[in-house]
Amino acid sequence: MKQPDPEDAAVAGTSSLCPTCVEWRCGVGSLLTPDEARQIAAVSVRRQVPAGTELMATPNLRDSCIALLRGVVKVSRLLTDGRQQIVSLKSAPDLLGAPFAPPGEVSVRAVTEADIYCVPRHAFEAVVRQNRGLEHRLHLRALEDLSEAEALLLTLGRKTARERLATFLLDMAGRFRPAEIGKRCDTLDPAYDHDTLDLPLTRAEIGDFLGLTFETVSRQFAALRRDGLIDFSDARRVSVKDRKRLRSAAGT
Amino acid sequence: MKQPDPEDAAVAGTSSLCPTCVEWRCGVGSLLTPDEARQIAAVSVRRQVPAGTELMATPNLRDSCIALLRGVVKVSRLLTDGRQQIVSLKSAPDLLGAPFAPPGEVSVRAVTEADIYCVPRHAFEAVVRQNRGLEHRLHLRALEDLSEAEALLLTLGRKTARERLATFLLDMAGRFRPAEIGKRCDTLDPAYDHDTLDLPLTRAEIGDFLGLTFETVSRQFAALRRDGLIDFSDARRVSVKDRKRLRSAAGT
DNA sequence: CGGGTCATTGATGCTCATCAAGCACAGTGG
DNA sequence: CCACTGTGCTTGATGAGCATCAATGACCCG
Repeated sequence: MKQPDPEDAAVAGTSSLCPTCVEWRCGVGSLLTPDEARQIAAVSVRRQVPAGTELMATPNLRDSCIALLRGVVKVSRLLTDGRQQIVSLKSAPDLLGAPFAPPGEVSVRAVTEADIYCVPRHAFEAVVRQNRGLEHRLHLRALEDLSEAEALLLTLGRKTARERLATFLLDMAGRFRPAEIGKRCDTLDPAYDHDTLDLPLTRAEIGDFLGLTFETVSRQFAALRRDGLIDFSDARRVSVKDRKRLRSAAGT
Repeated sequence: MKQPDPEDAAVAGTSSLCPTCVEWRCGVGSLLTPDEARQIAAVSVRRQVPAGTELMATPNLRDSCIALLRGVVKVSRLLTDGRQQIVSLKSAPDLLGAPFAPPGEVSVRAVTEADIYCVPRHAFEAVVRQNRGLEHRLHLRALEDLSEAEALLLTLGRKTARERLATFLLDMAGRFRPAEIGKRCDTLDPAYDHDTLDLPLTRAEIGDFLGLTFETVSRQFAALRRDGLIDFSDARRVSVKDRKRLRSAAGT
């Protein structure tokens, strides 16, 4: 399944990755055993893509799953007039597009530069059939995704703009601590400030995630800052100043 | 696993069910083979519950899955101040609460009178482990639920009230044709009017599903009626008068 | 008949979208 | 080196869309 591919050349350029973590990365977290990870890697093509790349662009890719090794990716649904709703934010190490799932009418776009494995869907499915227990783990992962989607439904359906932003910040905290974007080797380093995060998204993308306009996102951030719940060192780096009040601002 | 239960007495009261369909009903659609359905039934307790019953009320039930044999059930997430978002509407025959899923912080409430099987989670999981292929079908079902949730995310995040109502009506059409609420034996009867449906939900519940107030639901229904897209014979019975314009009103 | 739930409709106001202007910054090419 | 341009962010002014509050009618049931 592993075809020689010009994209493979890009692998050389990714040697800045922590070498001791490569296998773990290939493992997409705890989803795969090392052996399963090797089997997946054997049928995959590795690529490095710049920020903004649409990953479901070609029919070839539409029939693949994507293992995200580094970077952040947004999964969106679109209306014909251009309105867009981000339905899921994925960060390494995670899997995009479940095997057995019909491709679905979504857009999948890299938010940051990203390293990915493209896994042909039918090859992935063959690996799943050959490894007892893997489908169970995929099933659990799908149920977690469903639960996350339901939490976002509550946010979009019933929360105010301020509550949405507070919810979003609490959600992002812990996922995007500074200098961790695209680097996960340091997860166990206790020196990190758990209350500071680097937002990988623009204001417009945050709006697309929360069902708001980018102006409203900007204004509500300013309001939360005025109220002393958070602070910004620059537009993308937020510090949670008062987690208790931020939680209460999120409406539980 | 089958305990003698006072609720079993209620079974006698459900003999109005089409007898030829009982097994199919137990099968929760195409999810279960007849044999699997029998195994599930053997470890379950059947109950009939009135409209409005909270199904996750007791710890006992919280640790069960529910096979919905007849009726409509809403799955909601709640905010502490009482705001509510319906994240999923289930109608017979369907399954509520996946095996292996952590119980989750949801409310599950019967919208209509309903017949259910309560399946202890661990017993269900044992059946899954003993039937190759069943987990695969549950996995596919979870992925479908996820896709539905994403579609609702787009609706809540990016559509206007009018678009939400149009989307909702198109979604309900085909699910709730008249006289089919709680009766599924007649699915193949071609005499039914595919453009008329009986809404199982109150205006307030539709609002909780679409992230609107009941007044807005009522007003938008009135507007769609004025515009000739739909008509009401009574508050719950809708006819789609112009499916093409309704689709365009739904924003695709 | 009285009280309950459900639905409709009107009046009013708040929240957030829209439109618009200006600033900071990075990249590009003269 | 410095306009020139594009992108991202902030802030202000205005208005639309929907929530809120309130009154009323239909229906059902004890």
